[in-house]
Amino acid sequence: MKRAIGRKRRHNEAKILAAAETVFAERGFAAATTSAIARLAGMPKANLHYYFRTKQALYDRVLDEILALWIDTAEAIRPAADPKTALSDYIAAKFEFSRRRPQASKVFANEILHGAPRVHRRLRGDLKAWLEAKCAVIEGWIASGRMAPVDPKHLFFIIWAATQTYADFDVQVEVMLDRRRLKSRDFDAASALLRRMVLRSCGLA
Amino acid sequence: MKRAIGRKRRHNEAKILAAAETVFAERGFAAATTSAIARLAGMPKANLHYYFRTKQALYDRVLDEILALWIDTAEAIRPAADPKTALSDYIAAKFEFSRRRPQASKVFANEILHGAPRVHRRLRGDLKAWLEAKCAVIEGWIASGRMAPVDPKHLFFIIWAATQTYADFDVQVEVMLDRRRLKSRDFDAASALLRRMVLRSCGLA
DNA sequence: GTCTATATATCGATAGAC
DNA sequence: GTCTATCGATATATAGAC
Repeated sequence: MKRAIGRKRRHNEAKILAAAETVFAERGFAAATTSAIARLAGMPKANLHYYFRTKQALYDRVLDEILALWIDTAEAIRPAADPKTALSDYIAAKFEFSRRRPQASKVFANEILHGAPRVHRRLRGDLKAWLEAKCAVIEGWIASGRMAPVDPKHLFFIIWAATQTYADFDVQVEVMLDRRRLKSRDFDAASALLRRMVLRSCGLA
Repeated sequence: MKRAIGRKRRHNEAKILAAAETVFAERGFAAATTSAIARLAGMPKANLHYYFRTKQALYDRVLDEILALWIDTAEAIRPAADPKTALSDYIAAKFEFSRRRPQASKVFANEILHGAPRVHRRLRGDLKAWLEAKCAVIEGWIASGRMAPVDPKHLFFIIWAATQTYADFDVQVEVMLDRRRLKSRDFDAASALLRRMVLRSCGLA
């Protein structure tokens, strides 16, 4: 029966993690309560604490899953790729993430906004190494004359900011666009504009 | 003695408001404690509650002051202005705000990130009207052939995101740039890149 | 206006029966 | 594994002396 028990654990952990992402996104870590997360997951608070001993441990798990998704969005940035296609695909992937997982984006934004207390170590470690590898790809394109000289790090910062604002600050965008919820065409318009801004500043359009 | 009393009140309120901006920025509304704000302001917690009856009222006052500053940054966007100069000045003013008042930017970011519970009404009211007036200026420039057609609202969203990320997510930028604190040259580099992106996408460079 | 002490409420976490 | 009841810690807000 070991396997069946493990399956139940995985099932309940998944329900808790999904509920936690929502509540952490809506309220932030401090204001999020384990009882609210448990209620959304459909179980008593004590059960949540049976699967995740502390709120902090639960939060760390949520954050870990989000970071993995975040890294995946930059798959297109490879040395052999065409710069124009790669940058376009990256922008599209980042917007797609904002559209599909706004709550995940908000949890990450809240973490960084308040000083990255939990991801600071990873930020200085593998995430910084990851960014530098991606920047080296762009530097390579520049060195071989395939695109205009641009500071690659600031280019990433601006692409992150522009794409994530449609998830993190969706309320503001929705109000200003007179939408109850952002539509596909809103993401398309934003994506087209950012793409144009990036490509032209890189001498690719 | 009425005037002297009023002066003392204003002095203490200003100290509390400054401390509150810092604490709200670092921890968010929920995690901020009135005792931490009072300690930073150099007075017992009870005194803070004498000047601001509730934490919520104090937060609302902090937010009001920030919104006023935020609106002021777009002064350059006027019908009679030259589009290239106006957009360049606006980008510079927004970066200057991120550089000088990162805590104010963070308080605002946190408010929007969690659904704008306190500024939702103003967002739909005067802030939306303000944005639409600014967008009308840009539409005017486009109609008279002074710049290329661009969706002005998305242009604003991207400029806001790109400039504010250097305040709101400064920790991430600092780590990635190997800085203990962001330097003037970092803001200059970011500003130059965003300016180039905006001007080229608007057919102004 | 200022300060100490405290009432009241809420939340994270656990004990212990089932 | 699940659930009810509860402990202990912490926070907002105020009472009341000075």
